[in-house]
Amino acid sequence: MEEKAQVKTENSMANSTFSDQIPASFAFSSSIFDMPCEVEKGSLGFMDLLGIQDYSPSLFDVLQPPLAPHPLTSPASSAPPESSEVVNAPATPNSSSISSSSTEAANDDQTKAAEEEEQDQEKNKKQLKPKKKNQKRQREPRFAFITKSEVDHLDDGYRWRKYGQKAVKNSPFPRSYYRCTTAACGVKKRVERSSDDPTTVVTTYEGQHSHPCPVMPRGSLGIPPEAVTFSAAAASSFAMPQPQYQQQQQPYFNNSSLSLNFNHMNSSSINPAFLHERRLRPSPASLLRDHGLLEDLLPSQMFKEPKEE
DNA sequence: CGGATTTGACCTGCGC
DNA sequence: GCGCAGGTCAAATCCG
Repeated sequence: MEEKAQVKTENSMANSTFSDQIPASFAFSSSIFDMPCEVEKGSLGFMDLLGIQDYSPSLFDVLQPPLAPHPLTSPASSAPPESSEVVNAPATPNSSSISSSSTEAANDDQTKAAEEEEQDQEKNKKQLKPKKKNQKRQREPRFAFITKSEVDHLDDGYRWRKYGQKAVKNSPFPRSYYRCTTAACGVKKRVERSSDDPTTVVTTYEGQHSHPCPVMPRGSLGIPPEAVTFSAAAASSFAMPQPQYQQQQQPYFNNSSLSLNFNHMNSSSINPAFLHERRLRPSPASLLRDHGLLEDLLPSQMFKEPKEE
């Protein structure tokens, strides 16, 4: 069983179009899971990532840390010890990474959105009615990232309702399924704790919000408005082609006391690939530290290379 | 009492 | 075709 899963992982990676471009040294440097190499290279903005085609959804289903050696990594370094180092580090960008995925339909999000609506309606109707067999369920673009957190469900500003929980194979931790509570918003997210590194939480967003973020945590918990965290909400906002309101809102992340400031970053250069949720410490000191360690959240290349293609 | 969560059952897709 | 695993539903339950 386990071997099977590993084989599958390897195959997924091997078949992915971008895996070929991933430098071996980078393959698992994130310590979490593979991300499109473009992120690390800084050659593409995040939206560009969404345009990446041929991303096999299955690839992003496999968000587990490298249980199996990456085909591109040297056999000897099947389990880079640096990952644990990274995780234990006070603040490092590598302890968090992000990935985006898109189905083949991600190319035309416009038409897709319409299709999704129809599908949603169909979905509501169907329920106990079996779906037509030849009608393959079309998956929405997904966007996954990993945070280091003690809490599984991160408050990203949107309101979610849990609608399911499943045990995950080869993982002691269950996977939780959430749906945005806003009517007509079909965004879902899955949250699961990494079996490889229980301190990390894998959150996968699916779809895009069709509404503004309902919660304004400004001032909550005494967090200065400028000290906002680039969050899941932000991630999902950036992940998907969003309406204008997304640009008007500051991405924030209200998770207990954690706060990180991304405001001074050029949004066009923001890449949520390095979201990092650190241990929550309500102390202002940690806030300051987080703030000050913003650089740590992003690889130096991110700052040095805002270059566009 | 209303909304959120839990949880077992059911459906679907996929690999063998 | 069968079995497995992921994903979803919805009744029951919990909680503020």
